[in-house]
Amino acid sequence: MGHHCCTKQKVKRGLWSPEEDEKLARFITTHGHGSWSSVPKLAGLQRCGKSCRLRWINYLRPDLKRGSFSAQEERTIIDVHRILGNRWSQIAKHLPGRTDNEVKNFWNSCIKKKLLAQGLDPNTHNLLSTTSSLKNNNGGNVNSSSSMFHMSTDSSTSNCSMDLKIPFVTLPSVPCPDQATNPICTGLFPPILHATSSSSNLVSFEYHQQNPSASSPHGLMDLAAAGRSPSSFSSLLNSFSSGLAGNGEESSLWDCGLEANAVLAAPRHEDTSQVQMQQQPPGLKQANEKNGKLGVESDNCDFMSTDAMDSSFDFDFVERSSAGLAAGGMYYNLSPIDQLAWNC
DNA sequence: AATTTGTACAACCGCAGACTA
DNA sequence: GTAGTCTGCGGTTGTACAAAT
Repeated sequence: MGHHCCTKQKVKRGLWSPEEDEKLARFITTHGHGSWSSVPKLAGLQRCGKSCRLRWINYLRPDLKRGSFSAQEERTIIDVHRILGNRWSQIAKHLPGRTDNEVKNFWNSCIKKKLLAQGLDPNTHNLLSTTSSLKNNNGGNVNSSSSMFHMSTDSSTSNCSMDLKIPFVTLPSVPCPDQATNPICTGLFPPILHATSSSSNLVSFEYHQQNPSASSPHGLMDLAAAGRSPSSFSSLLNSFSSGLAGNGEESSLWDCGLEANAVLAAPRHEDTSQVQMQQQPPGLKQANEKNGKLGVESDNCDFMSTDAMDSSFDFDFVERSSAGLAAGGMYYNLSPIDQLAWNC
């Protein structure tokens, strides 16, 4: 059974021959496609209109880019997919010369495997072990037994508190591309964030290259926590993971240790959040200096609306009411993360 | 050298929404 | 309002080629 557009005629299926390509390309170039259902007849092809349309869009269009995807294109796909999910046509709009089919194939054959190798869920972009859903429990309390975080909201004081159940995290090891010039960055580069303290709106991490209990920190990192939800905090750390691991062959998974809880309390409705780095490894410092602060959308403790975003690409197409965005989604300029990945 | 397995990519299928008579 | 048609999308399958056995 064929398409309704081609039931009236005998149609050929399967791969296109060079002759067919030439006929179709010549016809579209000179006449335009008009109604696709009439194209095969007018162009002298025994194909259905749907097949002609697909062949033109995915293969014959003159503005198509050929060749493999660049690292930048790959990052764009991952970043946009994080927001939109499998909306290939929307993702492809951010990659001039690429088709939705091409992006979809690249995702399924390549990116998906990379993310899985890094211990990340290709659908949610979160850690496979921490992907349980975070639900608003009406009162604003959010619990996730497998999450790194437990968050609760005090409606009388409008304060959030967040327990950090897993105070240090080992990010995937990545080979350092800059060993010759960076003595601090030799061999594999397995960054470990170790939560050490917290204040009213800041949680501090030490930045280790080895087991935190057996090594001195290479640097300190403070994450502004004001107004942040567990999901956005978790996403921030995940983004470190995906960014840092993006260039690595090593597929080590996150290694989480359990220690006493660190607790932080934060007021609601803070506008901005940022990462402050001190004594960073060279790559981190360079990334920070080059890109300025890492802007992170602030979302409210009650997981309701999302507002302003700091973005490196056009979000006009984003449907903010979609489920993916409502569930504590986080949007930010990922380029600093990229820098972390490529310039360690 | 022959066969099997894996991978990348091209093409198809079914569905949903828009449009039109 | 409704049925028929067209278009576009995302999931799935098919095919060619490479790598492994």
